[in-house]
Amino acid sequence: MPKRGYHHGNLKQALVDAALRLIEEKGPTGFTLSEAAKNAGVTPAAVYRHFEGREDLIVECARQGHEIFADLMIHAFNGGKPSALAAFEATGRAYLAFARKFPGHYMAMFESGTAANATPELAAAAGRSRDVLESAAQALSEHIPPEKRPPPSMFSAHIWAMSHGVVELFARGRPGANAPFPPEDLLEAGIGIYLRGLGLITPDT
Amino acid sequence: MPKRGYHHGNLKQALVDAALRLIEEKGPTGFTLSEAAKNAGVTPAAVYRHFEGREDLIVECARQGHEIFADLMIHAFNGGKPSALAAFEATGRAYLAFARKFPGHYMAMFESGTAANATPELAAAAGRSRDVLESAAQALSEHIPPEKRPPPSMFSAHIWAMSHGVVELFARGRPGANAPFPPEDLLEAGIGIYLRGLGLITPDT
DNA sequence: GGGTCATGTTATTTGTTATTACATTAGGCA
DNA sequence: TGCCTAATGTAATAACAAATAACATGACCC
Repeated sequence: MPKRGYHHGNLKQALVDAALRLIEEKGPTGFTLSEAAKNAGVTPAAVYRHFEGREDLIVECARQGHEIFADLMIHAFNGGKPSALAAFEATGRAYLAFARKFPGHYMAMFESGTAANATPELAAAAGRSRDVLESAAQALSEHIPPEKRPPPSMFSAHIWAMSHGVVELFARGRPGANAPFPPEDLLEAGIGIYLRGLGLITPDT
Repeated sequence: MPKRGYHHGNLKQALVDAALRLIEEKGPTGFTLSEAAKNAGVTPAAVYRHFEGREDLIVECARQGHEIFADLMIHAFNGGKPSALAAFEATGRAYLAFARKFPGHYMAMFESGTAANATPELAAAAGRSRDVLESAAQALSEHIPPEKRPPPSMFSAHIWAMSHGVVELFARGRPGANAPFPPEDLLEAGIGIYLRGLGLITPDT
């Protein structure tokens, strides 16, 4: 237990980590700046040396979340190997895995009520997330006959919307608190039906 | 202007209405019980005669939202007339219309961070919402060959997830603050592709 | 060894949630 | 009519969080 002196050493990241734990535990609403400071072993006022306030701390959590998210998506898509379709489906699974594994980040990103363009840094990170999904959709859409090919940005928006909806409605305790199906299965089936609608999966199977 | 006396007359609903306006305006996070009380022309403590606290007031907003929502969905589905497919698509549009027309209710229902089963009353109302969507899916799924028919609860979960995702990500200022498409078009196209994947729309059109 | 600046603390102000004790009115009942 | 009681609103207060300012400490550089 490294008893620290007057200076913390790496307070900024320690505050982010504490905030993420609290957000995960009590939701973005229940999270308080004071408690995050206390958990980091510091007085509330010290937070203002590193962040403009409560909101700014949440924004930094969201920003780091978008960076992790984009990296995970890139890794899952894996340049479209072994096939564009398989890579795309892996990306969908990775979406849900991210929401499960980094709930604090996910909540900060999508449930905190902070504007996506609260800061230029956040907007940039969020843009990278979107670009990753969109380029995966772009790669896959080249296998669709051009005349029935939706714009890749619409394609990816559909997948993103369904993934996000599954997370929000069924991967937490939302509507009836009872998920009718495992979210992973629900999302995989939904994406499968959607891709079939695009002609990307053979009618049989 | 009916200057009221000591008693308000219908404070409970007045508080709900004030809360809904505030939630719509500043998000579920920014909403405070004190401000709702002030807008209703009453001291904060009076709220506790009608609600257990801030959370309970939000829950009542969400409950009323679910009642309105279910009624709208029933009306849009219209017993499956003129056709199961057309009625289903009308239901999808009604979902988005609800989110647009009753943003305060929608936020209280899905973005407030309150548990869906915070009270038995809320759980009942939320259950009714779910049942309405599910029976619409049930009616439509009878037009699908049984061997490739997903359970209606999964079917409706997919549609609900995509609708909710579109609202959250693209009908507000979320990811890059710029919606690439009008949300209505986005959702309609997405549902169309999904239904085609189920074989409910002919491959050509 | 001394200066300087980033970093953390103490103290204070303001606003919100929540609780308690008290005041007022409405409506039933003699 | 005139009181009694319960429902409803107010006042006062405590506990806590956000934000800010003035002060203290020590890390780093010369």
